[in-house]
Amino acid sequence: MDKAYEKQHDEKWQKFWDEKRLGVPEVAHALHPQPLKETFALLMPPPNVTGVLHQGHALMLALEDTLTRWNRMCGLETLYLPGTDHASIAVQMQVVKHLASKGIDHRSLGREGFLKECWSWINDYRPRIYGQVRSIGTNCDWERVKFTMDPELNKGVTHAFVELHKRGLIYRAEKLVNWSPVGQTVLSDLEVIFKEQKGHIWHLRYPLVDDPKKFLIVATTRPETMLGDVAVAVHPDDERYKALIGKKIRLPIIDREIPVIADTFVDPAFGSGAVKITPAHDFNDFEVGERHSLARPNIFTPDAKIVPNLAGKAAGWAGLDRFVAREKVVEEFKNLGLLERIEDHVNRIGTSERWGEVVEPYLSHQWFLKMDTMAKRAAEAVSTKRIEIVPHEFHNQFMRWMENIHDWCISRQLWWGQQIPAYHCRKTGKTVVSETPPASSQDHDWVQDPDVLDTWFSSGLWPLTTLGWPNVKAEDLKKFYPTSVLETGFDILFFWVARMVMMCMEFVDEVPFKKVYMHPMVRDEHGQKMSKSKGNVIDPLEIMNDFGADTLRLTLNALCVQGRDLKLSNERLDFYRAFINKIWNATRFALMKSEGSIDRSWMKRPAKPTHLHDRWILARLDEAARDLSKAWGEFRMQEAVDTLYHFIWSDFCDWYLECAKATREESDNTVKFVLGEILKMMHPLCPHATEELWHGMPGIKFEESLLVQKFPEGLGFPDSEALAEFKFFQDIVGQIRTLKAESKVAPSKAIRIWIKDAGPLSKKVIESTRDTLISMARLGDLSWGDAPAGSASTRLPVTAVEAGKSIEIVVPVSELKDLAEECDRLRKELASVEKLATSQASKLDNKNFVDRAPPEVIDKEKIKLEEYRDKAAKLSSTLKELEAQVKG
RNA sequence: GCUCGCUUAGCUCAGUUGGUUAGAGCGCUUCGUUGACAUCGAAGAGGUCACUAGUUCGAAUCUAGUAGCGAGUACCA
Repeated sequence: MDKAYEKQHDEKWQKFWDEKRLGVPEVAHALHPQPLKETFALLMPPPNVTGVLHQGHALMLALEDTLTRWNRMCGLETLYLPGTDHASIAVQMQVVKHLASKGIDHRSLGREGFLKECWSWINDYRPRIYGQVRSIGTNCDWERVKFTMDPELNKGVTHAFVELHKRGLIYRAEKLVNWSPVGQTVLSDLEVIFKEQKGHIWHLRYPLVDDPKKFLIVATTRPETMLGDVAVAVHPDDERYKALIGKKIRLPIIDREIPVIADTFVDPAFGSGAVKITPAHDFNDFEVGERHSLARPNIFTPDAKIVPNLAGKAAGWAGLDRFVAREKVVEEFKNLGLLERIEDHVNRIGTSERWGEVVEPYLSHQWFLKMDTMAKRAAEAVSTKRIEIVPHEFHNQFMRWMENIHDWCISRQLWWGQQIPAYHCRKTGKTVVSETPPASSQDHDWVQDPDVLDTWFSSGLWPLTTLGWPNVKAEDLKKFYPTSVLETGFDILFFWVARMVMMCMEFVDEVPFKKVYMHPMVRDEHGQKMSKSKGNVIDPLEIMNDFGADTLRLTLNALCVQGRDLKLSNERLDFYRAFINKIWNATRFALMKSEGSIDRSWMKRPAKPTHLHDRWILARLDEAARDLSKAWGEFRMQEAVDTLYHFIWSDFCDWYLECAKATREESDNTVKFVLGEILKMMHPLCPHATEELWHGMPGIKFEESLLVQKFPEGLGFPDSEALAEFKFFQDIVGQIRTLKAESKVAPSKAIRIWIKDAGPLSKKVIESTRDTLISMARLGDLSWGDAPAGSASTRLPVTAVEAGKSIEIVVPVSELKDLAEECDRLRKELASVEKLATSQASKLDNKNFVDRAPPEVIDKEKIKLEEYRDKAAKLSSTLKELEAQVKG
């Protein structure tokens, strides 16, 4: 066996699992020794088909694969379905850029030609992301892998669109939308990122038509839109302006007359109390325009430049950029003496998620999906716990969003993506929505709508289309829907999770998943977001190359707590690599003398071991297995790792194996049995290392994968007697070790001890563990009663097995090096025990406490007091004797 | 503005229905190779659980408020 584990076996086992088809639910299930009827299904959130694995993916895969393997080992028929997303905008941008680098304008290729380029680009990159997903050790079903643009998934998307249209939920309308002037496409509300920006409010004077020497002052952050003003609104009750309502003002520059109207949306306290109304370029104004039946002149081209044919002086501004036009408007007002003042102002400004430029409210024809009824149903599923969101904080966020939802704009002015199945007739202008083109399309009367669907439309159908929908009789759909868990990052709670809930429930009237687990954001060790520009990126591919996949998986799991960002660092990775190494070496030790053995008797749980430490480690195994399953069942990923860490490192290695060194032959089967169970428990986290170690266990054949072994379950009643007795054993060993360390006796010095005051139970435990006690505490000998007369001694009180009692370990002074040191140690301990006894006594003196606390609590406190007093008395008398000795 | 989190040892964090002396790892101090592991073992020091008030026999834990940090979200022109 190698001296340490790095990553030398990763690829070997990945190949092994694939060749044995262990990711295929049916295959793995058939191999399980105790298969259950239940299923566990988890759909991988599909990474972008041309993406590169980043730390967020790594976390997602590490958690999902851990949960999947655990469920599989527990005997459930388990589906973990991988796939990729066609990422409409992202891929189109990449291909456009790629073509540009070759000097090709993508538009010159035409739609068909461009799509051909997209497909070839994807076919080049798809294997890369799949390889990276595989390299972390994901045990998913590659035979069921899906891409959101696979023909059968496209069919599902088209069917969904047509069906939703039939139900009146999809409609086409001219509305004000979020427009990206750079991307030249509409964006959904979610794709707009609001950023705080320092800007100004310009107070502009609009001259009254009746009396051009008088003005109405409007306040605006976007002076350029005054070119599209159709009215000025004031609050109907605003005394300052009441008289002006119904009058007209004359717009400077374009020299047009517009009315002053009254609308309650105006806040008289803000700005000047008068608001210019530009229905085509502001969401509020649009609504005001609707209410007052105002025209909505558009002043921008799709790339946010001034349109031609504006009235007045603005006629010559055609083609001017919106921000240049802003300055020009202000300058013009200044020249006309109509600029009242400029005020500093911080406002939140919408920018496009993808390109970063300021988004323009823009009037255009788009396809929308009605949200209200779908959202109501989704909210109900969550509020009634048919879907449980973990961590719970996201529950409220989800509900809030569902309550304030607007219709979803699903069309995009792009080429790469699912083209909308709507056909417009050139002759009649009629539009038909249909899964197949109208028959007469051959004669070119019909033309398909050029827009594609928002990528998230197909993602929203992922739980359905991957399992065979719209064929409602599909095997997978019947078997695995609803899926068990959706695991993903909270950044796509609304983008994706909410849409899946709404769309899936609309079509099959059943939730798509029973639980949603949202993992935290991965950050660097200082809590900073990882970014290339900051240079703090920890690349998962590099980590796997340096440390191996298991270390990365284990570390990500170990740092994953709810409600806090995950801070990853090389230090942590080193730490968890050491943990894997610890298990590696424990196995090396356990198998030291079994090389070549094919004796499989260790696989059976030892029935009734004689040694206390053997009984104890089995009892602890049960506890650990129970804690572990509970932790994973509640998505407490860190707690699961902590449970294993403590059990394996402290209990198994530091205590159990050390004890077993004294009872090697008799403990051998227990050592191997527990080790085997440890490998099973660690397997979901560290599949490669554990699979390698498993195959080193005596008698395990090459084809036997750890992946389909039965996961340990905590037995109903752990051996509480063994737990309590071993605690007593540990206390004795601890006391002697402390004595040696504190009073400067070499740990290796085998001192003699006597034990007195032991009750029958305590005595029995000590007798039965005599050999291990001597070996663990490094004793010369252990006798009962007092040290021989004439030799002074120090005494260590230890809590006895019997409640409220303590025993005394007697160590003759001759065994000690420095009596003064020992006196100090005793004084310190006495002081602390006395303090405990005092506070305990006052607690029990409190009448309120004794009267009102439950009796079992009082009993517990009384036993404690007895024990403290007992120990204090013993310490005090020992100290007196020793002090006399020092003086004498 | 609103909503929701977070604040525990020098550092990173656990602490799941209120009840042992508030835990772990790292770091620090002292010591140590009995058959795996120095990526190791033993012992030790270190905390008025952000602050204030309340509920309770009893609060890190429950309630209210304050401060600092963070996230989500809104139509303030």
